[in-house]
Amino acid sequence: MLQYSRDNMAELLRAHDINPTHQRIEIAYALFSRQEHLSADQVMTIVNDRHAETSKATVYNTLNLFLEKGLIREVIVDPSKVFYDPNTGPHHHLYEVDSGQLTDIDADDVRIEGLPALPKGMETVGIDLIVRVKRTA
Amino acid sequence: MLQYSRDNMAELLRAHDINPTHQRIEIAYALFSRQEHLSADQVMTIVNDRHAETSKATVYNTLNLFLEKGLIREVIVDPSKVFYDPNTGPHHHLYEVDSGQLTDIDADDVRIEGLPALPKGMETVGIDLIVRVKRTA
DNA sequence: TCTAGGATTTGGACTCTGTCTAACTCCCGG
DNA sequence: CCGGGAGTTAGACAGAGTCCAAATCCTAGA
Repeated sequence: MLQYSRDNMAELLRAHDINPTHQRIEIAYALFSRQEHLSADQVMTIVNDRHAETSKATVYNTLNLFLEKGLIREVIVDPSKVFYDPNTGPHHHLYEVDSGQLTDIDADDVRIEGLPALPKGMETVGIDLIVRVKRTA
Repeated sequence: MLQYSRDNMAELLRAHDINPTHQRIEIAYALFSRQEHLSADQVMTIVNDRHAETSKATVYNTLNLFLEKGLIREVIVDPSKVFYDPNTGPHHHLYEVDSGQLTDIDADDVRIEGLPALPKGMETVGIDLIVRVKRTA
């Protein structure tokens, strides 16, 4: 997908079993066109900046729907700082504590070894690795 | 420290540059005597169960103070599910999504390799690795 | 022992995210 | 054109955590 358009988004949504409504397309477009980590609040601001008028409830409904369907990923860096990440490929995160800046760490080079076997009847949902950094004093 | 007593706690606090008041001792004792991950709310319940009467504000103040001073560690598994962990040694966490159960993963065997060099003027505050699991369907 | 002052605690109001609900709108198949 | 299910909405609500000004608790010095 070279260029992100609203038409692309509709396809993408359908491919993930999501009925592409106006609001959903706008929200998907907001996330995917910028390849950034956005908070629910930021999504709402962006989507409503043009004219679309999407309610808070819909933003939350939609983000949770996208999560369920595996379209986006949730990054929890702080209670009350949850980001939604359009990049679902394997990668980790670097969190700059003071500024709140969140950047990706490509997972290709990172190896996590020696994790113990899971208890019987359990399966991994996801592995979240967050490196917290700050500016040296 | 073989046995956790309130006297021990006072020492521990002083060793971390914290003025050991009644409330702080009770809160430290709650966390360290059970070696468990507790939420702020659980701490409050435990501390007030005997008689101590400690206010919500104090519980939060104190937990944050302990955090700053490196006495305890914060584990954020979910927005609105923050745990405080008296174990500050190197270890990771296993989070059972459905039950909310949080258990330690000893870090001795776990190796995380290939993390990129930090940007200049940055230092690592901490590395949080959370493995999310669920019961297989 | 008494006292002043800084440190700590407190209740309660407040904020911030996110959820819930019941009504409303949209859109599609017949 | 109509009926009905899916989706959206405003606004009330909930829970976690913060803030603030007042009250309380030490403790060092007189």
